[in-house]
Amino acid sequence: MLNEKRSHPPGRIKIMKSFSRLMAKNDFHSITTAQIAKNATVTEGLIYKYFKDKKDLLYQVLNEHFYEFQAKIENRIANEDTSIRQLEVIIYSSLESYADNRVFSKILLLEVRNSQEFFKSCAYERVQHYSRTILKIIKTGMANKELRSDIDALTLRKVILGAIEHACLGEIIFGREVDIDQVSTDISTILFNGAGI
Amino acid sequence: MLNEKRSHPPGRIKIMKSFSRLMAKNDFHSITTAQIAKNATVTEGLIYKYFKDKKDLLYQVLNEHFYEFQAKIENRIANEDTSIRQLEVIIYSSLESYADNRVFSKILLLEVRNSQEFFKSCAYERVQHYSRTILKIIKTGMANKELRSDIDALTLRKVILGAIEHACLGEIIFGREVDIDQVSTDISTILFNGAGI
DNA sequence: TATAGTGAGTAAGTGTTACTTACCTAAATC
DNA sequence: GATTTAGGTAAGTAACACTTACTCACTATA
Repeated sequence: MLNEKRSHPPGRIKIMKSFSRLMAKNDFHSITTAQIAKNATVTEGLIYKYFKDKKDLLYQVLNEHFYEFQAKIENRIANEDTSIRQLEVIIYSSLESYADNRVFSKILLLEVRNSQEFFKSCAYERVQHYSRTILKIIKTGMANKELRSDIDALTLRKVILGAIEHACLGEIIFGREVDIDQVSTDISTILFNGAGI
Repeated sequence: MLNEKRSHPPGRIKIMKSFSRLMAKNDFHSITTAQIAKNATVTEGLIYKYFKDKKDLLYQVLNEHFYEFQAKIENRIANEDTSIRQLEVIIYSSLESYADNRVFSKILLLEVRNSQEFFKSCAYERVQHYSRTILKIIKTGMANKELRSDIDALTLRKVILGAIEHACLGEIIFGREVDIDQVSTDISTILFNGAGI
């Protein structure tokens, strides 16, 4: 409790919230440190007390969002018994998270991937964990004969992740609504039954 | 010919080539206009004679690469008769282009999507054209009973594009090789026959 | 109960960066 | 033969990310 307060001083919270608010409307590079500080009612210098640089602020905001995302998904997976159902839950839940949390989606899908630093951040460690969870489910599904084992598990994971991300990318970029139920069942049908006749 | 020379003065070409070289090793934001100019053996001011701003340079370089990409794909599609074969050609050719032209891939998949200006650029018009071509093939395939018509054509397109992009994203980011034949057949198998048993 | 230390926050810089302006020169157009 | 125009330069400038040196308030301890 005391420890919590120590590591989350009011100024730091205000900066992160200010930045999140600005990210909802603008892209990362067009947001200035002056804007962030003004919006948070702190001075610019304080940003650099809590964050190494502007990108570090981006990664830390992503990391917080990712924590919730991950917790929700892992809880839901635990309630399913077949691998295909688990993957369907991942597809549905990912779409839901991306649709409900546009700032998180924008950061993860549009802002962090272009710089190498991200892949050393602890936000990326969470991405890797999430990604490994999917791979484990796929491998179990192949061992169980739920999924065909003549395709590369890593490729199947990429296809699943790519389908999820691209399915709401346009909607995230242009701020449109996503019909999660419809899109997630369509994706599952394509990936597990095939689009061919 | 004269017209060609008019619109492509040596300085302009040097700037674009210099920028492409730099993009191969660095991300967009870490490249400075000073670097671009020095590398192109022109002055910084000349960049702004031919390009509205640094991002406009990015979009124009992408546009040139996209032109070749598009021409190759459309030629190959014309030689196929079934919709599924045409989509398979798109999957294979896209992977091949992404793998062979890392600068093009980096720009398209990692650098342009985060800013709204891109979606008004003429490079984006090419993306739309390519995207519409895929949709037409899907609709024809559904009408032909090659593809199941109980799934949304727009979603199927997103899944195809997402699968292609994500399949080589890690390889593009980390500079690894892509086994195009293996990955493209795996993607086609998943998308048209399904990963389930 | 002084005092030394520490964490939160400020104010005023600084070097770099993307971009601008004014200018030069040579060739094409009138 | 004058003038517009296209390719290119040089020397700026405002704004930006980030730094430095400094308060002030609180707290542990001698």
